[in-house]
Amino acid sequence: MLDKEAGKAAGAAQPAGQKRALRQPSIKDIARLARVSHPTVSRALQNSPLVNAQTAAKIRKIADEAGYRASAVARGLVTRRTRTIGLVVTTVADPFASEVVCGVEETANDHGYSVFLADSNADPVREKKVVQAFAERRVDGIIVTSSRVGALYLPLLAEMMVPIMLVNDQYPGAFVHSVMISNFEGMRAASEHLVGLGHRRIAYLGDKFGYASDTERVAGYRAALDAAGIPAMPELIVHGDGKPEAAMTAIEKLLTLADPPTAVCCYNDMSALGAMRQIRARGLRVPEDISVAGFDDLFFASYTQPPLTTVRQPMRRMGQLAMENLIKLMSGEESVEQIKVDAELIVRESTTMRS
Amino acid sequence: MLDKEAGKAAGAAQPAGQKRALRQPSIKDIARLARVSHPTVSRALQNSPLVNAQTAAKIRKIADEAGYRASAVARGLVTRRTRTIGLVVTTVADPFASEVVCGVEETANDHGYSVFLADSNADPVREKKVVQAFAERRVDGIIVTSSRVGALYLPLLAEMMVPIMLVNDQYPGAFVHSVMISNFEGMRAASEHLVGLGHRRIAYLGDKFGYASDTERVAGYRAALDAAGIPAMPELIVHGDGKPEAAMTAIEKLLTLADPPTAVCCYNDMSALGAMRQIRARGLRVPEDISVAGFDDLFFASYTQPPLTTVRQPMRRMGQLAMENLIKLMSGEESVEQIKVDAELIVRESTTMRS
DNA sequence: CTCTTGATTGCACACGTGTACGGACGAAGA
DNA sequence: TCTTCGTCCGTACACGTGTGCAATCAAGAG
Repeated sequence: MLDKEAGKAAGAAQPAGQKRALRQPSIKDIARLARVSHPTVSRALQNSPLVNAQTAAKIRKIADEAGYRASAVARGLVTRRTRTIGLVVTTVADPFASEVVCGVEETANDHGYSVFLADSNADPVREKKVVQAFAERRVDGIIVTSSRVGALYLPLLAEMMVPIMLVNDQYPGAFVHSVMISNFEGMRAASEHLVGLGHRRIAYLGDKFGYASDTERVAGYRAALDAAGIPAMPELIVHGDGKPEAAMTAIEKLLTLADPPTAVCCYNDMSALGAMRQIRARGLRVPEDISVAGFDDLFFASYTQPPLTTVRQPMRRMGQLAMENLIKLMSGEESVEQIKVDAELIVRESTTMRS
Repeated sequence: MLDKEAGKAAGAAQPAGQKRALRQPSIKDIARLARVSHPTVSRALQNSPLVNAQTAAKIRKIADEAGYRASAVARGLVTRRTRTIGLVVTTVADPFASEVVCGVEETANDHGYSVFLADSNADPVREKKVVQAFAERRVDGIIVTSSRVGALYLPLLAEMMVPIMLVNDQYPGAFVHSVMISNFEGMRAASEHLVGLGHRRIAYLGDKFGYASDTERVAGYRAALDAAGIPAMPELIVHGDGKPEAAMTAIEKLLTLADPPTAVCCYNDMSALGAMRQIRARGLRVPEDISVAGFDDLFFASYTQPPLTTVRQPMRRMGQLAMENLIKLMSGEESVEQIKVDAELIVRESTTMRS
């Protein structure tokens, strides 16, 4: 026993002698200091009832003084759970995504999970690398935001056999769960609002990628117009890409119409931002000449000039919900397949009565 | 040898029999399939010259068909390097931060690193948890953005003995490296621009937290005024918190002055957003009554009404630089202590000649 | 005083990978 | 034929933690 310990000490001393400072203390170091075995240290730090209270206290004290931090990687190896999730997003630079990320990260941390963040940039090559990285990291679960990527590599994700949670993307697979906003009702409310203001020629500025969310929002827009007895006017539906620049060129088609619309519903706030800019560029005023409504209620919506009427998505809350349910799924509980949160119309000053 | 193999198979079969699908294939599974030892598989997958080319090809084929993904956690345990970094930010919901995150994540992935993201929310308790989590995860390096947190827990970070990179935060410690924007020159350029437009009563709307960046920007502002022979006017310096709301109340103090300023330099674009809103709320016009300049050039700066004159920070590039240099540091190379990138004045329409 | 029981603790594994070391084998040279 | 050398592969560790099981010890019951 003695020579064994000596051997250990020597074995540890050889490499440690030169670079002791470069290695973090291990559970065995603490065990040696406390003159107990390493399993006892392990149990003490887990507050196991199997170890004497005094011994545990002493061990914890020593561990604390030594600045001991248990290695999550070693623990993950033996427990087969890393308490880690992968979060993939087209780009965090998008305000919608960053709010969702915020919500996810917040509740993940509260539950002892760490999150790996990865931008896909909607680039298939990068997406593959990202998924492969998550698989190698042995994440316990995955959350995906921002749509279309889903259809491309969800089969790959399925191989990893971990729960997957989608935010604002509806993918028809049995193994996926999702958090969604009520796109239909939200956009219908915005459209009804415009109808109520007397508008008849109401345009829709959509997203050319044809996300499920865009499809649902157009449907809500149509439903409101139908209910008001306004016939469908195909020339009033144009497409951007969800970003300001494309919205500027898209709305140009509406403005140059012989009989331009008096109001426009935008797929999202970013599109509305571009739309308003282009409207002004043509010497028209918002809302006097054209009313503009957005979708999302990003932080800048109340600071545009005029402040933007929009449909609020509780983005952070959606991130929280996604993470909360992912945690349930990861611990084996069953969870509702699709969580739907309500959209809320926020009326500001970018919409007004038809003049 | 035979019974040993049989023992292995039995040992693996017992738990695997029920839940084989729940376990990802290990290197030993591949070894068994390829009828070689697991070290050979390990070497083959690393393209080691120590293994026969044909054997290696065969092994790689088998591994590929089996959907084998080497466990980064097991590898991290033995190599003592996780190829993982921790990225702490006050909140990703802040557009500045999210751009930096984007740059970091992009180059991290390109170099085989994964990034743990954590929001501190400037909450000390959460910050502690975050740092502890990073320590337990055995990250190879850390990047911190958004200032003041640095001073609070950098000593903790130092304990982990990993390189630390700061973005836009100057902390006087030998062990930290940073990438910064030329705050002084940037704000001086903005101020000179206003002086050049004939303004004499130029205000500064700063950040009450007194970040190093704020201090440097005020100095740049003062320098420009001094150079123009404009005396310092303390009542023209007010403080927000870098966000729109606080900027609204801060600028109110300027607007109610007996002799209000004709131009205002804002600490950042978010402050400028609030400032412009409040200016309009009081019935004044930008830039006719008051010129407004921002700092950062966030994505919305060109979409405000009027488009915002501001000082551009190459945020994404700064994130890239931080990551690139962190990689150098992690591989033992020495790196420049402080990387400084240039700020660039972007003149738009929110500033004009003094009327 | 002996047996039983409960409270603590240590031993021996396992997790999945990387690597130093030695052994087997064939080819080439003496 | 024997030695030598290079190629290729397997054996035996190690990394740091968690956990089933056995061992030890003290105390109480009989």
